[in-house]
Amino acid sequence: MSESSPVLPGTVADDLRARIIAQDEAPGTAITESAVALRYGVARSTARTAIDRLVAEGLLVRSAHRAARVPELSRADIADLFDSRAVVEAAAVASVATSGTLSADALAAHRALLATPAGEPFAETDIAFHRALVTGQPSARLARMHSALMGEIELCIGQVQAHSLLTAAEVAHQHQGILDAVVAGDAERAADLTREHIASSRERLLAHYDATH
Amino acid sequence: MSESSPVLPGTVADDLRARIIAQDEAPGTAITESAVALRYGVARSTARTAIDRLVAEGLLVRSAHRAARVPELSRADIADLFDSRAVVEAAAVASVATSGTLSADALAAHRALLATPAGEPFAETDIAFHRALVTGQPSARLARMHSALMGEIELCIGQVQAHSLLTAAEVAHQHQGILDAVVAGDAERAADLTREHIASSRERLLAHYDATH
DNA sequence: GAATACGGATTGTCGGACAATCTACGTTAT
DNA sequence: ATAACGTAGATTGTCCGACAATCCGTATTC
Repeated sequence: MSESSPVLPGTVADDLRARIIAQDEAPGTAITESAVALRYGVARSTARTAIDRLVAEGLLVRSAHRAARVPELSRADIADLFDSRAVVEAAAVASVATSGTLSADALAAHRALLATPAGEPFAETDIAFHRALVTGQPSARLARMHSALMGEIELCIGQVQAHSLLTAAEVAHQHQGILDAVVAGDAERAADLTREHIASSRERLLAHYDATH
Repeated sequence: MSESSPVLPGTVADDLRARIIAQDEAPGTAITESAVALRYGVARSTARTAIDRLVAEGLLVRSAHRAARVPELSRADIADLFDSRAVVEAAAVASVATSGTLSADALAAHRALLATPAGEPFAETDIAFHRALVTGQPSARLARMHSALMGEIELCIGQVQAHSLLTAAEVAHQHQGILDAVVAGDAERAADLTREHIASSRERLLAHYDATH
């Protein structure tokens, strides 16, 4: 088993990413290279590359000679994020339906969501389903773009604090519809349902955003 | 006017990118950090940053502890690249048609292409048109994804050595059709024409690839 | 009160150092 | 001969320390 990339900046970036998504770092607070280096016991250059990576993912923003900050996603950002995601994910799901590359992980995530008791948080399971669905599909570039978007999506969900605007059962039901279309090989319907599913998330999040701002 | 990012790695990456796309670095040849540092008179860490950026763009590939190399795009890569681009660009063009954000640069590139004498190379002008079209559109994320794809597209065109599989007039004519739909606000038709336009490029490139491999 | 100058914080780049790891080649054993 | 093994050179991965450039808030000056 060979790692494809440096490991240290990777783990630092992974942990930082988790912290950012979990809102452990409030939006707007400065993430300095030295602070990261100190916290993880690595050199500043190592911390820097980790931060660079997150900046590339959109989870941090930085202007020249300024400390990186967790971005505060605007209403327009949220809308753009979900619209872009719908474009990419609908195409990816259509590709799954056509190529028949439905991943076992996606089915596992779907079952996990079905088994989630009402009231329990399920955002992670929901996202795992979507990620697995797209990962299984053959296009490396669609997968890459989708992965980049999903990071921001998670940040977005965290910032709007919208973890349970829907019940797990409702979300699972929509997923089921997508899966049925995929298994039936109906790419067009699968793509449409995916767009609808994402659009409904979008609307709910925007409504919640409007209500709290 | 404030630069958003470090300038040195940026210029090194820009020059390297140009060299890679121009096939000055043959596919497969190693691009070592020290060689880049030496050539541009910068520290190895700076060269490394530049290389990292190109790796993220897909213009270089690298496995752990190995020198970065210019990737040799496979037939599947070419197909995937154009399919992914069609997904993103069709959505972007539809957005231009809807939002009426047709950029002046796109029109300028279109006129430049119309004015290109038969037999002259026009790949750059063609690409400038597509880039400008998407850049003008409001979604930052669609623009980001498209830009990332276009780098690889340019590499692809260079590798297949397919600079003039079509005449400038033919390409300009297809562009004209897209622009007409955009100006008419017909997002659906603009998207369809964009998909067709990209698909025809794809087929021509693949045919040329098959003929030479 | 506004323009200016200062100073602290942070990034941007440098150079050198050393360990880890990969590949290719040559040596040894079968 | 050939297959397994091991070593050497190349390259990356990470560290450290240093210093210039730049940005920002604050104090100073007019």
